[in-house]
Order: sequence, then structure tokens, then C-alpha cells
Amino acid sequence: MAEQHELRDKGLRLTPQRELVLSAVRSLGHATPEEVAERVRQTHPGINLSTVYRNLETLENVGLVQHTHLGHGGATYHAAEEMTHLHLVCGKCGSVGDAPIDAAANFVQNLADDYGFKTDVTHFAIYGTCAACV
Amino acid sequence: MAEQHELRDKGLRLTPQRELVLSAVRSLGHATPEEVAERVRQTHPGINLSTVYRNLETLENVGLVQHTHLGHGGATYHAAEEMTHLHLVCGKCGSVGDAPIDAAANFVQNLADDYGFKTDVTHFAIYGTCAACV
DNA sequence: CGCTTTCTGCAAGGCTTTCGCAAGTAGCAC
DNA sequence: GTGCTACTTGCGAAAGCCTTGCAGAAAGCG
Repeated sequence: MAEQHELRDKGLRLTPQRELVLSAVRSLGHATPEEVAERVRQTHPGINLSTVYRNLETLENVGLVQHTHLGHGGATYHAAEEMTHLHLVCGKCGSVGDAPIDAAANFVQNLADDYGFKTDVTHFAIYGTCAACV
Repeated sequence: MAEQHELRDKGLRLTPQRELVLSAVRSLGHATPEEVAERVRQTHPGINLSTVYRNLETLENVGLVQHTHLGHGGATYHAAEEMTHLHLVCGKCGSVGDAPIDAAANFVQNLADDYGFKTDVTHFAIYGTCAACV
């Protein structure tokens, strides 16, 4: 567990809450702030929702987590090291599938060539209908 | 202005508010409910925000408008006939650029072939950094 | 051990969106 | 034109989600 160093190397203090938020994000894959809070409460029942929000923001600022938009309303958070795939959100069943980022390589290249637009395909979900629902 | 027929053909009543909401969406290109309301108020000052929300929902149900997610929080609405382009949202300057939907044709095909996923690329924005900010 | 700075918990607040209800009115038949 | 019915509107209240201010707690450092 080199988590201590990770956090302190970024100039952050090492609090139980902060460690727990980070490890909750890592173990959940993708999760809303609410889900993160719920997970953290399993070992630290008193944690406050605003602490979760503030830590997610802090961790995002130092690059350890990132958020994406998978649907209406809230953002969902990922550990930075797992941001290597796209999210395929099904509008019918609501499931969230993954696809390797390479699937979009052509597309990203097109946008770069034709519009000078540098794409981060992971930030917003790709919306559509999944195989099961088609 | 065949707007009357459009609305009535869909089984909707023709109210001034409804017409104005639809034409506001059309003239604005993309707009949040709040922006639509503001536009409608130029000719119909008393309109209620909840009326705008309800009409946007109604118009979406009959396929005359659609919503997309261009950023944090709220949805933004488009006229259905203008949903023929992607939205390129710049994370730095916040601008929203357009690109023809063909730019994603390969990508969509890939996802269909490899994952059976039927993509609607217009529903979520494509996030990145625009040419001006790079 | 004590100091400084950052972090947490709590409570209040803001903003966007939804809902229930009573009054209003579009569409239709006569 | 008149009247009826069903759909719409406006209004107020409320739900959700997220942010903010503040006082107390505690991490890090000498």
C-alpha cells in the first residue's frame, strides 16, 4: 500500500477519510459520490457527504481520480489509472459497458486532423443501445 | 410556418407557449431550459419555467426536439432536424463546436461490429480541447 | 510538545427540476 | 356561436444534488 506516499507526494495530508475515499473509488470502478460515501461508511460510518465531495475534488485536482458523465445529472468518478476505456451507456437498460480506447483511435485522429480538436473520449459516455437490447 | 400542423399531427394541442418553446429551441440551436424560457419571455413574459420543462419533455416525446449533455449539470435541447452533427465541447474555453456526424461513421461502425452497440453519437458531447486552445 | 495549516463535520443555503392542484383554454360537436 | 371535456398552464411547494461558512479537530513539522 503505497497510498500514503501517493497522497503525501502530492502535497496532501493523509487523513483516514481521504485514504478511504481513494480506495473506495479504486475498488468501485466507477461510482457516484453517493456510492463512494456509502462504501466509505462501511469502515468509517461517520463520514460526511461534503467531505466525500471535497476529497473527490481534491483527488481530481492532483490527478489521482477523474470524473466522467455517464448519464443525467451527476458525475461519476474513476481512479485515474483505470481511465483507459470508453463507457458505452445503454439508453434502454441503463447498463454501462466498456470498450478499449483504441476503438476510438480513428475517430480521435479524424477530429484532430480535420478540426484540430484534441479529444478526451473518456470524459463523456458514448450513448446508444447495447447488444442485449437491440 | 407549418408549425401548427406539426404539433397537431402529433396529437398535441396548439398553445402559444408550446409554439414559442419549439420556435425558441429552433432559433437558439442549442439551449438549456433556462435559456429557452428567457427567449420565450421576449414575446410571452408570463411563461412559467415549469411550463417550459413540461413542453420540452412533451416535444421530446413526439420527436420534435432532443436533448444532449454538453457539460456539467443540465441537459441542453435541440430541434430534432438539427441533430445531424456532433458537439465538440472544449474543456478550457467552454466553446461548443460542431462536426458532421460522418466524422464518427467509422467509430460507430466499429462499435457496432465489435460490440453490437448501436451508437447515438449526438446524445453526449465529445469532450476535449479545441483548436484555439491547443 | 506546541504551533500552524489543513481537513472534517455540521448546518444552512442555492440551484435545478419535479409535482399537485385549481383555474384556464384548445378542440370538437352541435 | 355555445357548451363540453380533456389537456395545459401557472403557482407554490418540495425534492435532489451539490456547495459554502464556520468552529473544532488533527496532521505535519520543528
